[in-house]
Amino acid sequence: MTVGIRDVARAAGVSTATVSRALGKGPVSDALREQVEAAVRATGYRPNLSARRLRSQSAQTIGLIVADIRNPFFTAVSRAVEDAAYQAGMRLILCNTGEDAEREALYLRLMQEERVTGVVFAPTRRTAERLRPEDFAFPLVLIDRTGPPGGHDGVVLDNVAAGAALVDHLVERGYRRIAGLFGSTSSTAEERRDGYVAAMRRHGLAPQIRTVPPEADPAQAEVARWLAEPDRPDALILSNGLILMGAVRAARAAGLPWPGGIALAGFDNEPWTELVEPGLTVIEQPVAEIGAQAIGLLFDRLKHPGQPVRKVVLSGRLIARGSTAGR
Amino acid sequence: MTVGIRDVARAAGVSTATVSRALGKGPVSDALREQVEAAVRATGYRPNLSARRLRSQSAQTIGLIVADIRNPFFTAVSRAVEDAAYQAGMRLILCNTGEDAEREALYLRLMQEERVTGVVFAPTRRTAERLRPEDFAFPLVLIDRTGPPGGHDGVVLDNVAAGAALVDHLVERGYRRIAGLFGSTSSTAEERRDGYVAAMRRHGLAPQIRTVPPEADPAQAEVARWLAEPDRPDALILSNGLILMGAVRAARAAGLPWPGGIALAGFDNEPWTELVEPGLTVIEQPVAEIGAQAIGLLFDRLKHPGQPVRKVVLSGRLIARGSTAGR
DNA sequence: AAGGATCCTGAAAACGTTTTCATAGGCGGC
DNA sequence: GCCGCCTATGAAAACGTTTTCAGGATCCTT
Repeated sequence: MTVGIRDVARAAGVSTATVSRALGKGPVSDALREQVEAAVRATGYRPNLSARRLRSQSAQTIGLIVADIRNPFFTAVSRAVEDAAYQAGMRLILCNTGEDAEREALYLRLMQEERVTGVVFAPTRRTAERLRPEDFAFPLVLIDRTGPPGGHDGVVLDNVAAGAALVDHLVERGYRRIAGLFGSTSSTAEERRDGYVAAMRRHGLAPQIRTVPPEADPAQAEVARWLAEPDRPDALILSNGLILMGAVRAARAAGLPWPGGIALAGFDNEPWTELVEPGLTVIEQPVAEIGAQAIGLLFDRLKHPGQPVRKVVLSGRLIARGSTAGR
Repeated sequence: MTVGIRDVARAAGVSTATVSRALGKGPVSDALREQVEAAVRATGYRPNLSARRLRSQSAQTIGLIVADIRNPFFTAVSRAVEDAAYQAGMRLILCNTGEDAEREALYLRLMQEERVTGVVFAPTRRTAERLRPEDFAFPLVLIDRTGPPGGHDGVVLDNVAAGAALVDHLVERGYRRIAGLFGSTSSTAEERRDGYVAAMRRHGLAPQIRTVPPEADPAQAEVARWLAEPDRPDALILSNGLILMGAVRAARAAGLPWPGGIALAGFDNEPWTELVEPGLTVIEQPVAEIGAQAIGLLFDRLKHPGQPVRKVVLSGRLIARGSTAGR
């Protein structure tokens, strides 16, 4: 039926141990190695990874659990993670949770059952809080979102500074009634909100905050409502790319051009933010760097399990475009 | 160390066979089933999937191999595939080839070694041509791209019709110098080009064709060059979303507004195509349907291995926006 | 009441590898 | 020339499950 290592061994006239060693890194004479390789070609042998993993107790696999791969931030990060992982000869399992705590738990359990080498995870706030290192047999690196201090290694943006930077930018351009719409499920959105609030206070301005599920449609609905109110803000800060898109749609629908009708500033420098005339002001996240750092932390942790927990904080970059040109 | 099924068996006072049956679907008395469940909770047992797959010879896993997850078409399709797969209790392995034949071969080999249940694959033209069903122990369903007739099940867009529809639309709006820029790696782009050429001939117009790697940057460069030529076209058809984005950038950079300076029409109804004023005319692909159909074909094939090869052809939908409003 | 059928359970084999352990052979040092 | 060491190889154990096989209990039928 299916050709196994025994068939190769028989074809090569050696033992299965020799075949295994010839294909791996064991010590085998050149003559036998060639015999084995010929036999592999002749039989069309493909090793069974399940058997290999079972016996060697090493999955050579890392798991990546994100909220939604359709969010360009996560697709970009996941490409970086994937590239780094395959570079290191590891396979990748990618999972989407849709910001749902139940599915997060499901996938974490799956990772345990797969006996993965490590996991990179962007948890919801709720899950992040109850994440205990001792529950996992593998290193867990958090990205984008953060957990309680000292829990897991992680790489995040300096969200507080980024939130404040947007406020400073808008104030400098002459806006005063600056409101913020933030995602409801992540610690990231909370931090951006904190930065927004602190900066507003510093400027002696009154923060105005609302919260939505971090998707385009709910954001659009909320912004539409907001813009219809009598004392609507004249500038809006949006806590991620999907919410920003919702806001753009709502502003269009309300017939409010930017920057005159409403100023918009958000997160994630996605390609389209530049194409929407006259361009959207955003904080760009170093997505490739985030992915690469996450894998780096993971491998470091594997090598030095006892090492103290590390958190890498990266800075965003403000890209000023027409949407905040001034009033 | 790590808790196995034997530990659970010992804790529950039963045999490992009973534990296995209690956790699976075997016949076990209610009393023992509860004992086992209690023991599982007490020990924190997690089954080892490698062992399970090895013994049961069933991976319950499907592979998804696409060109680039950053292409929104593929992210949308992959979400649909993932949802359908998990619905059916299957895990998903996602791989990016970057349109590289070598990596395609690598991942196909990986799928064999994983002994996956089935694979959904968007191959490059080159790989599609040499894809032979007898080389694979699992069903292979092609999406977006198609192989030689009779080879594998597949689900594709009616690309010829879609390419022609764009021409018809542009002609109707008064354009005559209609050119086409197509991806160089997929059969899909070829079919769209064929549709374009046929429709142009039908209208008595001369086709103008160029080809680029299906990414934004090469497309932008090519379009920039094209638009700088003396007898530049007055309408451009772009064979996918990334190429369309490159063309948009190039048109912007050249100071050519649409639809006056240059008319643009492309594929993939991505959110941003609506936001780029006055909107881009596109052929919308039924992405969710494509993913769902692919999984459907896969399961059908598993159930009826001898069944004749099926190809599902779905229709695109023309969404006319401002970019082709007429001259 | 006996016989068979049905159901639940445990012992042990099996899945396809890698790894351990033992051995044979070659080689250098005394 | 013998002894010990090192290297390449093979036999067999081990990885953690599921599944087969067989046995014993229970139940129904006659």
